[in-house]
Amino acid sequence: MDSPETAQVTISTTTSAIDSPPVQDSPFFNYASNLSPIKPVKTTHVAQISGFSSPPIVFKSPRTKQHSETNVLKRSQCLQSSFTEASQNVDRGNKCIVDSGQSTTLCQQGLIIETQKDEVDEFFETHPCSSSGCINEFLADLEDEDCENSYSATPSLKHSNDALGSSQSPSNNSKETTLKFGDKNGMGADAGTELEVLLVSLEQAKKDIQGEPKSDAEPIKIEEEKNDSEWPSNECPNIRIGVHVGHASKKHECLDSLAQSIESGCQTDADGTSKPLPLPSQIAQTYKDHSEDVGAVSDGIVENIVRQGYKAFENFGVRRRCLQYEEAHLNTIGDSDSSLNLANTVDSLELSSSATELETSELCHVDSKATSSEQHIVNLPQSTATLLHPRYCDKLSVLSKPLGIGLHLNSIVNASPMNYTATASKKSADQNVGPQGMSSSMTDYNLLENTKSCSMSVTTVKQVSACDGETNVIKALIVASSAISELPPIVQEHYAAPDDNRKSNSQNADSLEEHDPPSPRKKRKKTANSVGFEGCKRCNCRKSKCLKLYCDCFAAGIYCSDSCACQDCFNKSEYEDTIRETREQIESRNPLAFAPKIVQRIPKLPPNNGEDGNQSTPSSARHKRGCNCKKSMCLKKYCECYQAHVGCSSGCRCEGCQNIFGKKEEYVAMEHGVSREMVSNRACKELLESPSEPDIEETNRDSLCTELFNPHYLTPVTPSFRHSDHGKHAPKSRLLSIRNLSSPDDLSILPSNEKSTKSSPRDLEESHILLETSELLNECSHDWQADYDTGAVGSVSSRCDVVSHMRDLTQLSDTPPISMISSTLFRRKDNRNVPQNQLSHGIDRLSSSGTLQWHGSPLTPMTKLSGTKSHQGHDLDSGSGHNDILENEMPVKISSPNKKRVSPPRGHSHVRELGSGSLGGLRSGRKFILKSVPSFPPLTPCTDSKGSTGTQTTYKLEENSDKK
DNA sequence: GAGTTTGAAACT
DNA sequence: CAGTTTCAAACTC
Repeated sequence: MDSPETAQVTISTTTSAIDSPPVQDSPFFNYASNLSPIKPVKTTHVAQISGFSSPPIVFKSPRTKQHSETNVLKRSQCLQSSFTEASQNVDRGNKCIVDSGQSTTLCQQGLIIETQKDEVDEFFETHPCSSSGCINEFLADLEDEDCENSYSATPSLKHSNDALGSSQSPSNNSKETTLKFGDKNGMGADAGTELEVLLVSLEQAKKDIQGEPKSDAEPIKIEEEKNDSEWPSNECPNIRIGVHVGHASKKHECLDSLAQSIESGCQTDADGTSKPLPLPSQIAQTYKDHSEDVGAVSDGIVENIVRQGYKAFENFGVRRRCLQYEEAHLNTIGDSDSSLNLANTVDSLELSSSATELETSELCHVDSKATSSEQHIVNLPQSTATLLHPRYCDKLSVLSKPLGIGLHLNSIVNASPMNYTATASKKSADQNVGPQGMSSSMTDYNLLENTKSCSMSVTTVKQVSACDGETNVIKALIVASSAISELPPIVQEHYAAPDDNRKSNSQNADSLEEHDPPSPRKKRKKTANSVGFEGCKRCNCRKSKCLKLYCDCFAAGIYCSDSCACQDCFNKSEYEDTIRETREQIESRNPLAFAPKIVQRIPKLPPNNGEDGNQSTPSSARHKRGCNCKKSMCLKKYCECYQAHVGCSSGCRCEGCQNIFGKKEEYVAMEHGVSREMVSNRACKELLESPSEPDIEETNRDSLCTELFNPHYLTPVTPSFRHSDHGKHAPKSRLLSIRNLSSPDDLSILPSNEKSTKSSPRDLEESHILLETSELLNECSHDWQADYDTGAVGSVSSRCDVVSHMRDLTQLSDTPPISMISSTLFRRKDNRNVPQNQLSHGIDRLSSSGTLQWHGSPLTPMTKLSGTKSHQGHDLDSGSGHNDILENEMPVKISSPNKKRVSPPRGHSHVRELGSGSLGGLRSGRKFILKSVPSFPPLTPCTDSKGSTGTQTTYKLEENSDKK
């Protein structure tokens, strides 16, 4: 904190370390690369992902039950050490003293969670691929250095420290009520906040304990007992998952550690380093509750502390795990120096695991081995994290995002809407696993799911915390855990198969299958029962040999697992060649055959639509090609849209659509309406003046113009929109953007004449608007993150509401605006000292100066704007922000003007020309080509790591050198 | 659990 | 590109 220089140095070191080893060097990526004919694309992705490579690693194969058990102890120790360290640091660092009242305020404001995300982001940015050394340093700092140094050691920590510092002064002055969590960069100091809260509790505990020294030792035991009895007593047995972080097995140690920490804190306090601090309301309450006896008092306090501490340090632990996992990944990448670091990393990783993870590990597994090397796995309690903390959600989302652009329907969880959230999260965990990379298709959905579930959970937490502080937070956690609890047994099945040795496992699985082939029916039934939760598809193919798109597994780009009931299955690792050939063949017919089927679109329906479907599903998501239902009325799973929990769209050819997630008619109507609304300032005027749009005049002009500044309405800024709007009024190309280009379908939709860019003066004005918007984004990037995580449109600041909306568009839907903004703004504002990555950070949260980006996994089909170099201040490989955004924003807008089914170009070449008119970047007259780049990404057997298989197509958007 | 329905995928 | 067939999941009984 006091040594920013140090932090910077660390950062740079980290960055370099990260950058130096190309991700593709990772065994995992090597594997993928070897398989993939199109290395360049992957390479780029990988490189960009490097900073954030973790996702695949973090989320281990769901079907693999990692060595979580062995990690329990270590994890506890880790937590313990973390807590102790933190406590010590706090104690030693005078500056670490935090005003409890402040933290309370924060809690009340619900800022903690929000800020935490930022901090996480920052953390990832700064430690995207934290080198082992860096991590070690980080860890070492915590242990060996005093608060000050340790915090300064790493940016994130530094931020935390800053936060603390900022809070500190207020505490002393009692003037400031709000911490400066999000610094100008929109980076929060959630860690600081978290820590702060903890510290507050500690301080409080110190005081209390000081006053009643005799309770020093006892409280802990009481706490233990209490925990033992208390948690289980909870109606929701699953609370353990969410709340029992670190409690499960090594509770004692942790508690002891906490006790020690508290003790030390008391001592420190005794030294007079700390000031008398007001009791946090919650603690006070606890105190009240237990005021009857001294021991009880301490107990309550300690309990609070412990809980908070666990929570906070669990977060830390998670963060560490993430870092470690990243580190591991780096190591995997082949850093020659990794040996030592590796050991540390492994230790750290192991330490990172926790009893909680044991319980939750099933939800998220990161199979490092499967990933590539002998690395240990990082078991990130994803689900828990996701549900419990925005940062995790954030992270998870981020992590998952890189993996894919869209959702392949086949990867969709067949969950009932009721269970959607839980399922989603679960599934996410499942799917995100696979260091081999799971099918790209799955990822997007995962992202959505993660985001969604996270959002819900986070929102809940937010609300709760805002209302009542700790207790409520705990409740929120409980809620979250409850959601987790709904996780199906099926998942556990998946985890049953360790992924330690992917190959062998797969073989074993195969052997098992061969020797004891479960009856298809049986399995099928099992599948059916677990449909809602299984993270991976389980097929029941009998004739297709699982080598056709009929096979969900194959279509999803994953190996069939032993849980499949398929017969004569060739979708196994040992048939990689066959699979690859088949995939290639299929892709030759339809380059997008393996492309995600579900893509993000601009939320067409009002937030208050009230449709459950919209609530439980990515409202903006749509089936890329649309369904073709004739009899099911889109009310059954026969309908792919319904199955994907998305509404039908204009691209659907369904008859009598009654899709609860959105009827086609509604979509069309809304689309049309929205498109009109979405107009740039100029466009608005023109539209208003346009005789062809008489009805617009009827609409409220003022509002219309006002809406111009709503990010949502920035979208129409695109020429294509204008064209379309002035055109047939058809929903066609409502929002074509760079992003939209990701789908060849979109491209195909656009008439060539529309594709042609009409770069008009308007663009400049539009760009202006975008610039302004971007400024908002810069300022509100922090809020964006929160919004994104929570999925809530509303944000803390009204100003950011706009941003949040925009963000909505950007992240969860077609993000043409962002893309445009990115491309446009960055070019313009770079000179204005507007850190591009900053904006991207705001937009993409993780997009940073090349370390953290949401990059489509090389394993997944994705759109890549490799041709937009000029758009970025950095080269593509550096993975600078907006490019990433473009890449990762899979939303593929597919709207067929004639409502004719938009199907992938049949027999078309992989190259599609994109009209510049629809591209933000095309304003410059560039043309882009969407290339289907067949690759052979490691497919992730969702459960048993049978290895990667099949090829996947990467959709690479390249600038066409031939400009018209 | 068997049979039917459904719609996507594959084929012609 | 439309029509048909194949296929496997979803669904029903």
